[in-house]
Amino acid sequence: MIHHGDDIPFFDDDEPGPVPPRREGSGIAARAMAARRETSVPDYLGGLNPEQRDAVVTTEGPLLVLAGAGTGKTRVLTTRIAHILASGNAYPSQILAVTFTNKAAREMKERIGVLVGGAVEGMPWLGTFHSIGVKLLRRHAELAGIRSDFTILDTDDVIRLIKQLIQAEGLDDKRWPARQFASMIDGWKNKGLTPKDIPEGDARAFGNGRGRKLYQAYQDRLKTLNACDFGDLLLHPIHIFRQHPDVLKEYHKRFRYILVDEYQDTNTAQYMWLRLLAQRPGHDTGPVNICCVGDDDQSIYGWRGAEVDNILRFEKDFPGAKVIRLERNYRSTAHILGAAGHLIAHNDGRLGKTLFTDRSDPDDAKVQVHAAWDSEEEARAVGEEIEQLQRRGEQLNDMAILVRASFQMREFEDRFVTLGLNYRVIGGPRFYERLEIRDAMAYFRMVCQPADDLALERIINTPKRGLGEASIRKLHDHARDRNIPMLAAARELCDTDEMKPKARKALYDVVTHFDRWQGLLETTPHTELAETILDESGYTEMWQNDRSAEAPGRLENLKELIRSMEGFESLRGFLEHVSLVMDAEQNEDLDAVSIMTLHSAKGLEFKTVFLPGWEEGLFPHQRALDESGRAGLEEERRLAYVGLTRAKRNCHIWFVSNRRIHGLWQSTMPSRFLDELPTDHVEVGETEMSYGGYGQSRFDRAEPFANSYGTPGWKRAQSHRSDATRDNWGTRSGHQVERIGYGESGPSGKTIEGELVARSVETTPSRFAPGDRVFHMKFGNGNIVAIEGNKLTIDFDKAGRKRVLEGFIQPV
DNA sequence: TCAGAATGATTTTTT
DNA sequence: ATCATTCTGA
Repeated sequence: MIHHGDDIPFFDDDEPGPVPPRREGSGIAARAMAARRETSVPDYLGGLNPEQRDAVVTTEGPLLVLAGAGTGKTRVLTTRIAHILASGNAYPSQILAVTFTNKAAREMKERIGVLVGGAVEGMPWLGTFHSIGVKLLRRHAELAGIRSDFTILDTDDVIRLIKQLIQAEGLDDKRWPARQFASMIDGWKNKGLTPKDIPEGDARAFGNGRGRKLYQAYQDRLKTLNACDFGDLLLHPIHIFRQHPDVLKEYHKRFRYILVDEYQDTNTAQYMWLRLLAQRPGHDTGPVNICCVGDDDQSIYGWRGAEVDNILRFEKDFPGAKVIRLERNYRSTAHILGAAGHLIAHNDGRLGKTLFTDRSDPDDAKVQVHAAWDSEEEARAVGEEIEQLQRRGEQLNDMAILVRASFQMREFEDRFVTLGLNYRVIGGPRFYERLEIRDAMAYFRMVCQPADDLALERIINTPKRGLGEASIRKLHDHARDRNIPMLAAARELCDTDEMKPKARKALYDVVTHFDRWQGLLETTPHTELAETILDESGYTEMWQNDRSAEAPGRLENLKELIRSMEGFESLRGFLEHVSLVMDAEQNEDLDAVSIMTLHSAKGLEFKTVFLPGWEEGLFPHQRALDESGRAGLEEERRLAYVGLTRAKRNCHIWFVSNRRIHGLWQSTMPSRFLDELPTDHVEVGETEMSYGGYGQSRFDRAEPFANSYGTPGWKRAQSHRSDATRDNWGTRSGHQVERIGYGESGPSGKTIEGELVARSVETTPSRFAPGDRVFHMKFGNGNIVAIEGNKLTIDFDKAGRKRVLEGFIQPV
């Protein structure tokens, strides 16, 4: 969370800006340029196939690169940047390159560094949407009504804040959980909606119809706290760009090239942000050199606001856009690609890519499907297979188990512990999200930013100081009355008789401590200061006295926290880093099997991949089907596709007949995705037929891909290829989120009438309307209050207000 | 203020 | 079944 004390000059980081640098004088990418002079083709282009090369050298104009799994996407992106630099068309600071994760940004930086030799330092605009958003916002904070040293709140802070607001509204915070409202706000912000933009139905659905008011109150509170949540890091810049065309124009001049990774994962807000920067109606700021790279078949984040439509609409947004498909796969065997390709062909509405490989080795194994009685046997069998591979000399690092849901991990962990097999779990609770780390961070935040009330509330009574609810309430009230931060209020209250002597003393101690630490901020090295804070506050001692099993680990984590601060300039710098980069690196040295969810496996590859739990209800997940119907099923199928295409050599799929879910044993059906695999590339394991009568007959008999050419999806994809943008995606009815009219077309006719189609928001008229009298099997009769998509809010006569799915409701 | 009891929710995850 | 959060009574 936090800050930046330094003043920020507008364009601090380089030379002139808009003027294209001279080729010879740029001093960038010297090595690449040297290579360029020696041979006619720069050597960084050497190892690329024709499509990849095309994607690299087509630097001018809009370009969409549809890059299938394992087709060298990152390589294209990094080489493209190297090429732009080497050809002298832009300074590093004139390239905007956005990724979704810090990991991707880091990787890109490294790889460009290898190609170009160190000039990456000068790429200030390579980063995640959020880190670039912060950078923009620090420069123009005042245009968003905050100061440039604003605090960035994490989800934990946000939930506590919202809870306070809900209570302040006099609402029951049990009936209206803050967590739920936080995710609603998140959803709105993903769509770029401010309080006044949200649909009436949404506004009604929360807090007895006070959703809009609460959202507004939340935004107001953020402003008072001089704080932003993650969504604001995108929304504020969008509003600044809209309201201050002069500011926007500066960036138009600045960013000569825009590159976007994982374009299929962009949400509506990110899309609006990009489009503002990329579309330049009637400016003298040059062409729209935007290059988006993505794969519609790997879009698996629809549930958190990603809009595949963004990728489907690219050619419409940027007329004259070139589309390049990367379909040559360098990762997997033909069997794996055959299985994955046949599976994904069951989806509609694809842009149509078919991965192929030249590799043809008769020894390549088919994709194996295995059956097991229950999840325990599944874990045991996978463990055995792994041990066998290990005996054959395979590295554990080359193997991964990819599960649909994290509860599946435990059984594998248990088994591997018994076997003494090294494993590592990727994902899961992250370092900076741990309780003790957050507490420590709250202390640090208070020292750097004394007005951070949320931080103070977190630790004012941790360790216990006898400052309970009543004291905090008093502090709150006083702070509110005087319109000052809580710490300042505390300072004042120490001098009055309002508090009991004991609380007053405790409060006095807290205030004195913070004053002292703030005094040390400039003079003491930050790691030392951090230690001092944790010691003097009694926080370390609190855990030392704790007899519970976790305590030693927590102390260890605190030490690790201090150690990780060493790499930073100051406490402030460290806090800023942590607020945006929540991950801590893993131990790479150990040879271990990776266990992770399919979602976190995207972008990775392993020689051998195990895919357990292919059962109806788990995969595809029942909830995805219930909540998003066909779209949900297709997303699950893409997830299966991602899973399969992670494998380089071997892929083992498992399903069981019995699985324990929420403590109850349930008998399960094999996943429909198994039916969608082609016989030619799949083999049923030895346990075949022994359980549940599962045999080859279940697979698609057809030749690989053969019947997919006849499917609606394929036909649609074909028609889309030629007649790029018309009916398929363009005119789909959806609610309009915004309309940016660059009415009069620019010189090149680049008019975009820019309606945003949010397809994933179901706009099919519901068969119900608010006020309708309905019946629910479990809750009985009630009246509809609000409708959002297929979810209805209903006041039941007996059961009270509930949110239920339309499918479970009948008209009375 | 705290420990033990009751309650409820339990896909996926980034920033 | 299990976990986390919240409530209740001492």
